[in-house]
Order: sequence, then structure tokens, then C-alpha cells
Amino acid sequence: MNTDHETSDSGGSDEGDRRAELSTPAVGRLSLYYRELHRLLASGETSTNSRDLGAMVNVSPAVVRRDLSSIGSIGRRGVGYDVAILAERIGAVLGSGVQWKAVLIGVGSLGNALLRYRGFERLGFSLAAAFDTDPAKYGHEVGGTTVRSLDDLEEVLATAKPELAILAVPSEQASQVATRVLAGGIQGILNFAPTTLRVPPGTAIINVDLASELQQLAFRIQNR
Amino acid sequence: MNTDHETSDSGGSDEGDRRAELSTPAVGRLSLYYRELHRLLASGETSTNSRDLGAMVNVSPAVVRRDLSSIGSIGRRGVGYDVAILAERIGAVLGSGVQWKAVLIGVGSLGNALLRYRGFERLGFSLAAAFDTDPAKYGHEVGGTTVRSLDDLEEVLATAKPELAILAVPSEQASQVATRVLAGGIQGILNFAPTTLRVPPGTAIINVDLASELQQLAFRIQNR
DNA sequence: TAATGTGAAACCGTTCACAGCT
DNA sequence: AGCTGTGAACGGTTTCACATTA
Repeated sequence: MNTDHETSDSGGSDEGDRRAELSTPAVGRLSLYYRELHRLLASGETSTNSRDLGAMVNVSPAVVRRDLSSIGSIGRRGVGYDVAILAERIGAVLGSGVQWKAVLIGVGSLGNALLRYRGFERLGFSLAAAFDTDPAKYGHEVGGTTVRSLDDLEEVLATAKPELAILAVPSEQASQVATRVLAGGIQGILNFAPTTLRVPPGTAIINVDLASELQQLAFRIQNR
Repeated sequence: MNTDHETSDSGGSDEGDRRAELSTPAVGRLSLYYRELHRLLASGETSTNSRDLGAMVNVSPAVVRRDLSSIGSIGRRGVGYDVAILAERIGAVLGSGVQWKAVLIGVGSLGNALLRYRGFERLGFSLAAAFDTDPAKYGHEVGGTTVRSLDDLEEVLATAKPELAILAVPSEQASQVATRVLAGGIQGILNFAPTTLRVPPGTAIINVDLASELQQLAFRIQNR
């Protein structure tokens, strides 16, 4: 794939907390720490430190400390970090606690997989609806979500008011669908189509191109 | 997701070409240019320039020129780039032309989608085999690839000698499977399990964590 | 003593601006 | 005149090293 990220700005806003400006890679790492912290919580661990956390996600202890101090997480010198407190803190920064609503567009094999994927709701995401243009799929329930006609898109966006859209449509349709969801009030798009969407500046988009990912992997092997 | 990349080194080696050291983001962008160039080829365009190419993938003309000059691509001053020549040049750098073989491990819904995904072969990748631990799936053909028992993994790796492995298994099994494929000679892993694999340094790994991707998207929206 | 938090240095990638071809 | 190729400036992230605190 290529996970290429648009949108330049960041800038914290709410919560009576410390500011700091998180870089895109830093946000990615926070998400990884968050994952590992929940694993630690599940196994009953109550504290950790920058060295161990770093080892878990393959980054240096210095990076861990910089990341965590930048969100104002108070570790304890000489001791480390409290797992529960840290998990909660990172969760607050990443927007856990908010119940995000997403719609999925395109119920091909990838769309199907995404509908069945349990792992979104663990992080506070719910799939409000799924859409396709194939009438044979209308009304079918996949992974707890019912597939509807793409003609109903605007209606559903207006009533359910989801914030996110996941695009799993063929690349020829991607731009068109992106325009429609943005017009309908969607604020961020996770795009699986191998197309660079041309959207208004400031629109949050993350692209995941599976073929491009593999290509980059091959490049690295070739230039070992 | 998180598309986090391991492996530090790069360093060109073969081909009597210009050196330059490509950064990870640069490689990602080359992959995008490559995609767009083929689109241009298909529509009969014969030349382009840094401004237009940049517009297609949302980067500045300066970045395009830097990227292309770093692979020694000879554009023509005052004119631009020849689409066919440029596509070929980038393809050579990215390892198109090499017929990469990959195996897929884990034929759940995501694995299924990956097997059906046409888009890998366009870039020179072929799926040599797919594996699962569910006997009900053995022998079934999905997207042109037959599913086999995971017990056969080592045998297939030894005979087909694939370079890449795509992991679409539950996270509990991911580390174990990664160890097995690496022992079997696999050189790079595309990992979809939400786990940071602990592997020998220098191993090429690209992680694609769909939930983490969504989480990062939500973060950006929240901090608009 | 142990491990955080953080200035300051080092590093890397992007942007600028212009010389050099065509 | 137009657009590439690239040295040099810039900006931002990572690394280093150490003062700080439990």
C-alpha cells in the first residue's frame, strides 16, 4: 500500500490539557502504544517504561519519551508509566470516548472483509451503513450492517450524520463517490481505491493502496 | 491503520545507473507517479511535466523534480518528461520486471479479499499459494489460488521460493507465523495483523493496521 | 539508583531560487 | 520562453546527553 496522508494542520483544541503539536508519525506511534497498553492491561500489568514500550513497537526509548511527554503524560521519574493512566491519556488524545460513525461504500470482497472486521468497534467506531450499486446485495446483512442502494447515500448521511467514510469502490468511481460523501457532510475518508482523490484542501484523507504497499516492500528487498 | 515501516538501510547496488538513496516517502511517491503514468499511457498521453504530475498525486512540482532527478530520470529542460520512458525508468527502480512471488497466510475474510484482488499481478506480483488452518478450506480455489494446509508451508516455501509473505492471520498467531516464514527464506512481510512483529533487524516489514488507520483519521478530524 | 522530561545538536526531507538546457 | 536539475536555506523530527525527581 501506500498510506499517504493529506491535510497539513494539526493543532490541539479542547480539553484543559497541555498543547504540543503532534506530528503525523507521532500520532501513528501513539496509536501503537495504545494498542500495546491495552494488551498489557489485559495481562494484568500495571506499569511500564519507555524502554519496554519502545521494544514493543520497535522505536527508541527517546522517541517514546518525547511522544508521551508531548501529550503531557506524567510518567514518574525513576519509575516509569502507569499503564491504565497512560492508556486513558492516549485514548483521550486520539479521540477514543467519541463514538465515531462511519459508512462503507463498495461491498465487493474488500468491503465485505471490512464489514466483518471486528476491530473497528473496539476503538469506538461503528459502521452506520454500507452501500453498493448491485441490487443483488441490497438488504443483505454483512457483519451486522445492512447493505443498501447507493441511491440512498445522501438520505442516510443526512439522518445518521456519520463523520467518516470508507471507500472500497473501483478506482473509476472513487472520485465521484468522494465528492458525494463530502457534499453530504463527511469529514474524513479512508480510501482503498488506487486513486489520488482530488478534494478540497483541508479534507482529511488517508489512502491505503495495497498494491503500492507490496511494491514498496519489493523495493526494499531489492535494495537490501 | 498504521503503516509503519521497518528496515533502515537502502543503498542501491546493481544496474549501471545513477545512485541517490531514496527516502521511504520518496519510494511511496514513485509508486504513485508510476500509477499515474500508466493512466496517462492508457489515455495516449506522451509527455508530462512536474507540475501536472504533482497535481495528480498532490505534491509540489519541486518534490516531483527532486524525486525524479534522484533516480536519474532525464527529463528534458524546457519540455518535461516522456511518459513512456519515465514509466519504464520508475518501474526499473521499483523492481517491476522482476516477477515477485508471494504467499498469503490466513484465508479469513481479509485473506479472501486479497486473493480476489486483481491489482497485484498488474505490478508483477503473483500469489504462489495460500494457507489456512481450517480444513474446510483446503483445496478450495479462491481468485485463482488454491488454499492449502498451513502444515504444508515449509514445503511450499522450499520449492516455490517466494520472496514475500502476506500475513492476514489473527494477531495471536502473527508472530509465530512470521518466524516460520522467515525461517523458510521469506525476505519481506506485508503484515495486516494488529501486532508489531519482533523480527531480526534488517527484515523488511510493512504493517497495515486498518483500525489504527481509522483512529488516525479520527484524530485529524478532531483536531481540525 | 532508576527512569523521566527536555534543551541542544544532529539529521533528513522539503522548499526555494536560479543556473542551465532545449 | 519554458521547464528541468540542483546547491543552498529552511523546517521539522529524531537522537543525544544530562539535569531532575521519585
